[in-house]
Amino acid sequence: MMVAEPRPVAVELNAVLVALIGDEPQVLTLENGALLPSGPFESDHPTLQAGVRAWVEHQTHHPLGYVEQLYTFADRYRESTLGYRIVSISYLGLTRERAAAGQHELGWQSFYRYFPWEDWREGPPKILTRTVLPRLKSWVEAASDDAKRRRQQRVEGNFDVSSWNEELALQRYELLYEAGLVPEASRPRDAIVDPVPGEPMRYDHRRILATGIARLRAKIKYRPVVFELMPPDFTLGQLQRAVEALAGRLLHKQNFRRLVEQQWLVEETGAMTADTGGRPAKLYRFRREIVLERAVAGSKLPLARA
Amino acid sequence: MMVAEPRPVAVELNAVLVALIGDEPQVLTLENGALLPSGPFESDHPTLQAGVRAWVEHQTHHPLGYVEQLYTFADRYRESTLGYRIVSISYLGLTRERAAAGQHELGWQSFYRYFPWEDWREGPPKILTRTVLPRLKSWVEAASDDAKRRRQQRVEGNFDVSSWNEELALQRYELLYEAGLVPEASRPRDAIVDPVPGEPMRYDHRRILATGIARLRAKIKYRPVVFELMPPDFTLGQLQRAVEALAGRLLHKQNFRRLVEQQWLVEETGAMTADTGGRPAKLYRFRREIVLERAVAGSKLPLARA
DNA sequence: TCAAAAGTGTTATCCTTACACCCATGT
DNA sequence: ACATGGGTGTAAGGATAACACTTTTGA
Repeated sequence: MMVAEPRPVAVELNAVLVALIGDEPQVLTLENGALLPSGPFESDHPTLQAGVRAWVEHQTHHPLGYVEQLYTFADRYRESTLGYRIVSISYLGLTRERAAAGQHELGWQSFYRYFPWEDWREGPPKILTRTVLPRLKSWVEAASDDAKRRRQQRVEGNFDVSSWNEELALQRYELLYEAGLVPEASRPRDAIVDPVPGEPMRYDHRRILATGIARLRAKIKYRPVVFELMPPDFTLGQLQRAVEALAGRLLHKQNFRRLVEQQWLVEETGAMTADTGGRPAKLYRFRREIVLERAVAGSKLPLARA
Repeated sequence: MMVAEPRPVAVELNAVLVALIGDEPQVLTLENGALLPSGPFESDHPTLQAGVRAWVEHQTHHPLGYVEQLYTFADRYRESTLGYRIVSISYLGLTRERAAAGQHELGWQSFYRYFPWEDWREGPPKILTRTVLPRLKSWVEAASDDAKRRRQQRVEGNFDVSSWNEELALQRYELLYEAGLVPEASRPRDAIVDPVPGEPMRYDHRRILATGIARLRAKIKYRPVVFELMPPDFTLGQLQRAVEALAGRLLHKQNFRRLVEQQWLVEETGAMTADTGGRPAKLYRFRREIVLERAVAGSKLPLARA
């Protein structure tokens, strides 16, 4: 046991910074979409979270509503010639405003540029059924016996078109990686002749992005995080489209509304908007109080008599 | 952006290693329970997970069934005189066997030695109602206006006796920390005259432990991780007591059994055991297949027509 | 014979799912 | 008038919560 001596390890911070722009879920990137914003962990940051907040807000000039740690990766650059190891701590950040672009070649990119098979808002993506699934099938067939059965089960469990689970975005990417169907899986970069559609990123940034998307998709189900991405006032239709954008799935209108109402997540502002294309809609605002009121979480354990 | 130069940062690994010993959930500790096992992150470990696995298995001589990353902390030792920062990456590990004790002063300690207010298996803990809650109440009263209301709401949300939520173990500890009711909250160590009951740990190890417990309590509800802590064959009663030990709550027998059955989590071995104290019980084993079959997770989103 | 735990059966309730319809605006 | 989205009511089904009771052993 005990505190380690300083080692040749560099610690870097990564951010998956998300915003909704025109019903599209977008992520802030650099270098024409090839990288997530990253920065060194400065020793003078009081906490990790503060570090992330500081440099993201500095770069984008917008306050970060919500920040949560995603994961720490260190199994990268294994064959680095630099002689030291990089530990990268990744964060998910949600922001309400469009960040000032231009600086440092910042730019917003849709989630689904990187993961086209994850957008089911217009039904099962053709890319999935026509390209991804057949490729995975070949990968399954290429193995034999036990390995084949295991591959089969993993594909079925994660890519089942008849019971699609949007939360498994990370696992699906990892499976494609293992199957050698994404460019990042090979080194040198060009070894994969014909990857599956979907823009790659450098290093493991696409994996980090997948981690963020999966986490966000899981979280919207039991925590009111969508509101971090919404303007102060919004219609229920906008709210629904926001959730649909993140989940990559269409929702049932009436049931969605009942859910939102009965959980007391929102309250009417009294105002209306006519920018709907149809009947004018009531405007609502998020009830911030409930975050404190209900620490919440759904118990699935069959408790004994109270 | 870009890769950081090496900085004076040390990376250490922490493990919350859990086993069930005689219906008590226990954690592996050093130094008479004051520390969690920790080790430096060796640059030659291929991955972080492999690093944890390697040194835990080396120290305990038992295979680690399940390992998952918990959290990365870096806001510690802020005033360290050593001149460098420590980033510690913590892991949760589940093991089926009792680790070989003796070496390095390893020892198992019950969760509830550190968090006595978390064990509701015999009803609301007296420590909670007689000591913790009154102290929190004083803390609430000590503030005024807005601050008071916020404190009030946080206490109610996390410590509500009438709707106890076992998953909030971490938040409760953090609240006690903020309220200055645990010794770790002060430096020098002796500044808190009369802390709430519950054994402290050095550094922030108790917080890490709370993180592990909270994660485990959340996870048993939607992933079959309990089985990592069970012997290969077990009775349904044993299984129930295992979940009860982790959750710190009593469960409803019949409903628990139905849940286990209808999810196809277990299968009969055909054998019986008479070590029950009553009627002999059927032995079951975990159906490992289902982990692959169902990538699972409960959708709470009201999806539109399939 | 009695305590202790295993094991079975059934009902009430709530939440989720699904269906079908009306309303108010812009073009 | 009609297309477009906003907004409402209600019934069916399934999962959960809660009830009470029988069975088989060891002491």
